[in-house]
Amino acid sequence: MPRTSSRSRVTSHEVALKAGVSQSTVSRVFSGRAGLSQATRERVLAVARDLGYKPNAIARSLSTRRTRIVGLVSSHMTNPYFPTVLQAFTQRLHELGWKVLLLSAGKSEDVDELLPEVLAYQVDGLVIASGSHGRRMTQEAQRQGLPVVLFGRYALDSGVSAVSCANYEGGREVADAFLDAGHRRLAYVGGLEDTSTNLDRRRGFIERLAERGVSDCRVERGIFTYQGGYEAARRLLESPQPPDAIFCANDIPAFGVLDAARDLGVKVPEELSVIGFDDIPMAQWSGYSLTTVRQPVEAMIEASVGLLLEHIETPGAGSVVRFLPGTLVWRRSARLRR
Amino acid sequence: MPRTSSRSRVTSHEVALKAGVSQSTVSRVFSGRAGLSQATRERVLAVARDLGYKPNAIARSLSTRRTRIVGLVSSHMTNPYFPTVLQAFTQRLHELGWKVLLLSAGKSEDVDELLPEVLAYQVDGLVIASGSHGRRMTQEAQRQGLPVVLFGRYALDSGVSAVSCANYEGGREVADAFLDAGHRRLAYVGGLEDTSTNLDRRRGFIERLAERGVSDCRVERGIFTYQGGYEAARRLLESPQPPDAIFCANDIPAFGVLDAARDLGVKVPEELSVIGFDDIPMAQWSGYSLTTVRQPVEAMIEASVGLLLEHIETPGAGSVVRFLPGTLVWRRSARLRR
DNA sequence: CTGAAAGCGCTTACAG
DNA sequence: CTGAAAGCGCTTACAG
Repeated sequence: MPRTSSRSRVTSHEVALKAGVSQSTVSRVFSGRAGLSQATRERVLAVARDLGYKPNAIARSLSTRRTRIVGLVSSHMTNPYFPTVLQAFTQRLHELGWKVLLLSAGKSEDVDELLPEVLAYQVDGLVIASGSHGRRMTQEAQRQGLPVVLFGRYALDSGVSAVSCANYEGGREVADAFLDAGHRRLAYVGGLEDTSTNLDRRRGFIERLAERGVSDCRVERGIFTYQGGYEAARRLLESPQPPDAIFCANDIPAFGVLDAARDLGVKVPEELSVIGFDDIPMAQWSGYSLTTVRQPVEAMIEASVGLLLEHIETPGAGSVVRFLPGTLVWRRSARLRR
Repeated sequence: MPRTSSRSRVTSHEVALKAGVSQSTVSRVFSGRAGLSQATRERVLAVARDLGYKPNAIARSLSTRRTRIVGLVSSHMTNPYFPTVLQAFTQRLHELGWKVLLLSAGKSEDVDELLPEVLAYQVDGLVIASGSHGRRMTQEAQRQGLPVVLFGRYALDSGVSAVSCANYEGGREVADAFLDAGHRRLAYVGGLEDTSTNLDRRRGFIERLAERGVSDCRVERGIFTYQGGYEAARRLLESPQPPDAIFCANDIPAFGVLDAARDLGVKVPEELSVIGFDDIPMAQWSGYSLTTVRQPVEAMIEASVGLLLEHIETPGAGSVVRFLPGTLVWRRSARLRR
């Protein structure tokens, strides 16, 4: 059996030899530099095609000190968008000629540990699309002068650029929606306590309620799973003064809330309105039909990639935090203004 | 404003200079070679720590001709496990000291186009965890002598290693479960027509039915979304001879089937049993409580990574296709044997 | 328009 | 146990 082990590994030297030019010339053809006769360019290209030559990106990276690789930090746990976001990021970056080195871990400590290893691969920038990962990581990256963009959250004090949904305004809009529909017994079921996302959605909601004269709102904290939402809803709905409207900081727990309501025989939206946040694909499943605030994911990704590449092009420029407005999408889980 | 642009970029030379040793010695310390005095090793390590030195993995890769990067091809569309699988793969590979270059695209043509670019980064191996991506890609990789493992599907003729769930046997088990529970009017709602996964699940199901004397089974083809499942179920349940048991090739469409049944007032599991395949996390949500065949994802990932690394270590060895058994997980969506 | 040569930052025989 | 040197496969001033 023949050992097909040896990867093809055609180098520019071999191409040069066959094409009767110098190695530099081959390199010039592939690095797209101007000032090459049409004839040599074509000859080199032809030989390269015959030989199956493609420049070694690792060698190129070493030489140019640019890898055109972006590190993408994501964590399944705290990000219900995980699949969409990951896919959209990689696609966008691929379109622009970049590659993506994935850094994904369950626990944030793991990510902190992994970061140096990823930096060793000389990524040109870092996108952190993970709800709660260590500022240690962000700081470390900053310290090294590595361009960083936070996605879906921000850290104003840190001088790190970020792109986030306008969560505060989204929370306010939900408050208005509930009050306009005549709801007065309100509850908030919210996510991780230390994320800007959760904090802003809650603050927007509660402040707007207060502005319109509703000062008490039950709050269930630390709820970001289906099961958590389910249990929180049971507690709320079986209490002496059950709410008639629940705002969930994320869609996933909102599904738990809806299922709990169904199991308890609480009619949605006649007796209970539920509004989520995110608008993940399942929100439109007919089993849930969740009214929710849609994050403009595509635009957020576009903006993040744009920001990151700007930072890579012009290092030392100031940081910017961008908030993109969400949209309340009406479905059947919440009662309309009458 | 100081231009903090220049990434730190400490090199082994600078460490060597400060530690009063040669650059080779610094390199030896970090490449973990034996035969270094304890004293120099410690001195070098101390200086390196002070300077924040970490070996440049790109340079190392160029020199060793090994990048320790694995390319991971995944597609959201056709793989309901996308998040889990991606996360588990990266974590496992990280544990073993590998990095992951992500290749994810919506359309398979995009992936085919992207492959050469990823190969340019000299990945040491490729995991293809995508339902339906081009054999063109697989062939191209094989041709270059690049170790490849297919995940969640296989291609027996191609000489490519693969790890898959024992889908045929899973299909048989579902057939037995339905028949044992007394069901006789059966239907199969299945995924992409050209995937081994879908084909094997269907074949297992239908062959086992036939063995036990049930020869007619309605088949709905090309159903792999929630909406598709929902509509297929409506067609089936509103037909003159509605089935009393539906086997879905994947969990996601099974949720659509369950919601359609609910909307039509068909009682599950009294009037209709539904069994899915995959056991994604949502299957245990109380709103669905889906009986389903669990793919042993962790074991499959472990096996895939193991196979890939074996192939990387010993190129030229034969390919192997491994089938890991699934487990039928009983929940409330299907009636038990009486 | 093209070539010779230095250099990117490592690893690793080869000496000693 | 350690150093000098070649080499990994490119890019890119520098000449001409």
